[in-house]
Amino acid sequence: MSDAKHDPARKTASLKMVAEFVGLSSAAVSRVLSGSPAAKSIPKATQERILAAAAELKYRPNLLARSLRRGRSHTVGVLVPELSEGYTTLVLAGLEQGLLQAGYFYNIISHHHRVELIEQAQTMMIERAVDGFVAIDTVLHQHQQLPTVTISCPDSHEWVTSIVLNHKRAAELAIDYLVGLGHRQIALIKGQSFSSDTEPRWKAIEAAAARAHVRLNPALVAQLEGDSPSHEPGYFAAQRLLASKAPFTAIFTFNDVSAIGAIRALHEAGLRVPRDVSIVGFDDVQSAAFQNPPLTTVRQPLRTMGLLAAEAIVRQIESPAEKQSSRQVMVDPELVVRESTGPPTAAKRVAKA
Amino acid sequence: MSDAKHDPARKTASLKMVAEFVGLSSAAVSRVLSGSPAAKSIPKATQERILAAAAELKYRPNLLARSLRRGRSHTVGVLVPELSEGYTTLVLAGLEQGLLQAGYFYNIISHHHRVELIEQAQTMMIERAVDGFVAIDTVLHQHQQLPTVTISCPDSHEWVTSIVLNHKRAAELAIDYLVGLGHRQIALIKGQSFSSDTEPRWKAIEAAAARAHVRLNPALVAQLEGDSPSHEPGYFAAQRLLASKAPFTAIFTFNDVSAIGAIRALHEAGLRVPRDVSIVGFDDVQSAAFQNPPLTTVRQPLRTMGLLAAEAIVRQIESPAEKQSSRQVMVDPELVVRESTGPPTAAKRVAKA
DNA sequence: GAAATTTAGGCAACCGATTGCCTGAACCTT
DNA sequence: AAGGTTCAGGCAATCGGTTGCCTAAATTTC
Repeated sequence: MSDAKHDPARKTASLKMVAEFVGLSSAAVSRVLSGSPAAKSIPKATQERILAAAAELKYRPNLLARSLRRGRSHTVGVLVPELSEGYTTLVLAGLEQGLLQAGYFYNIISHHHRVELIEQAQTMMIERAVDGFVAIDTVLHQHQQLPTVTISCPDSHEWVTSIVLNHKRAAELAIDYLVGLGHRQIALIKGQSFSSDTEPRWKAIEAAAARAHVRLNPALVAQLEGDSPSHEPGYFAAQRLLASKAPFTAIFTFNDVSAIGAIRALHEAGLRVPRDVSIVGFDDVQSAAFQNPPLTTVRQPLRTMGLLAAEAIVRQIESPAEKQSSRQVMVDPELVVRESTGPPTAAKRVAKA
Repeated sequence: MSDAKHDPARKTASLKMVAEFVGLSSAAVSRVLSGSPAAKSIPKATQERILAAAAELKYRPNLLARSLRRGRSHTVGVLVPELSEGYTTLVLAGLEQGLLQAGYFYNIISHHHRVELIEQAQTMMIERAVDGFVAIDTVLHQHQQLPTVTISCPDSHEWVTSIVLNHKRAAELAIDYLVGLGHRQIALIKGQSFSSDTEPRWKAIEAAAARAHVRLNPALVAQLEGDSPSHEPGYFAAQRLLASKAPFTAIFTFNDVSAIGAIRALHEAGLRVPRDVSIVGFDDVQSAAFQNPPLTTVRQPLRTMGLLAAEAIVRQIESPAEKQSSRQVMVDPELVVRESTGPPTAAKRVAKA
């Protein structure tokens, strides 16, 4: 029947305060409250007394102190290019869900693809004693000896698990679909050079085109430029395609965001989608289905990839070097056909007014 | 001249190791490396010896230990409804920039507007010893005695600074603009009831409408439903508006994402934007300018709001109860006219086919 | 009834840094 | 030459938990 009002303005009760309150050592209290196996030698009654006291004093363990002692912070550092619409957001949502479920926190730092910021971010996270890293579309140079999981990153080092998309299949889905519709003059918008998916995807597209017996016209390849995560790079890339005067009936873009930018450029040039030009995007971000026209796109299971990364990093952290199996987890894309694609209309190709 | 290879597999050097290395006490080393004022009694030569040793051993301070001792973690907890396209992302980008610049880390937890998750998140963050909270579009129930800054949240408690939009002005911008174009039958899509901007915005709209002598027809008010952060709620809300059969020539939506959903619903009903119906969105998210048609919208300076929040929380943390001025920071909206609006066309109002 | 075990919980070191206080030595002052 | 300062840096407590080892009483085993 202890008095309920103790220091109302108190920050939080510490373990020691609980210990004094029940008249036991902090060791005993710690063992009970942190569910240590050593607590089994403490009788139920005492345990309940401790629990009650903790509740009464509103005890909250100081996780900094615990982490310091245990050498495990239950925190992972997440490296992303930026917080922007589209790709990152969805992956992060999955990652967050998975991590919180497993009792982990995370720190995000976005580095805008700048090498020095990436290194600085890694350093800061190490100082903060993260238990591991998750890198999303990020080129890791300086490698720490910490568990690491990458999503869509190139050249996995050792002790890293990488979650990657089946690029081969993704390219085939899009190319075969466009070819099946009758397209032969397919323009391509490549990713920025710093984006780690750019190269593998490009190789896969070349292979898929060869397999489908379509020639890729170098004049019909535009690359996204600039590090803006917005729609502008796609917009400008499409303008360059139009300026090249080479005829095309479809564009396969690096991602949905640039597809949307490209559509805008086409519209401004007086071309209609899909009547004059078909567009296939990539990712299937949330807004893809609500574009006008709704975007046909190659879906990456972004949320799932985030979840898989969470599982992988937790597994890696918690089983020290156990069977380091599954170095690479490959996920499959899916073609989502909406209304931005259709058969090519005759030979028409309106030059830019 | 010392040997450069020390324990290559070592995690990181600790202060003590540096101290042993240079043959000094860890106290002295700490003072020098953490830039303590007490370091001034240590001669330059010694300081340099210490610095060199730290560099050689690649010493990185353990910030957990430092935080524990100093009672300041240089971390703020960020509460958001979810990581989704649109609103949150932009605010977070600004917030991140501001926080990192000031040397702070942040932990994000998204709570999907679920009360128990909000409380749980606050508790977890307190356990992790955050120095303060930033809440974005979040209703804080359980208030901690920690510095807090809210963005677009209702009912500021004490010791919280709130960053809010000038709703009055925002409503007037949109309503006056639509009325100026000749619109009289303006439909409205209200925010979800759990969204903290919904009420103030709605009041402001009512006031602006009254001021402009337009009657708001209750049949022309639809509310977003469901907690999906995607475009669907707007899509369905627009469908309900159409189903009501009440004629309207414009819609003013709660945010851009729902505006995009609404446009889709209108298109499916055979209506053109802006020929048949004008749409004004809200927020000016990244993709707004690239919609088809590009969205006329009331811009919130989201990135700036994030930056302001960062500054405010840092100030609050670092100046304990100093002049707690500026309880509320109001930012101004701006009307961005693009192509989703135009004058109403005669009396035409096509019923849903 | 003695030895072995279990029960109940305390002691104190430790995680890695920070910091108030202290001590000798050197240097200055008058 | 005695006393006062400054210099250079060490001691040890502390932040809040955790945990290996230990002890003393109670209980069980033989």
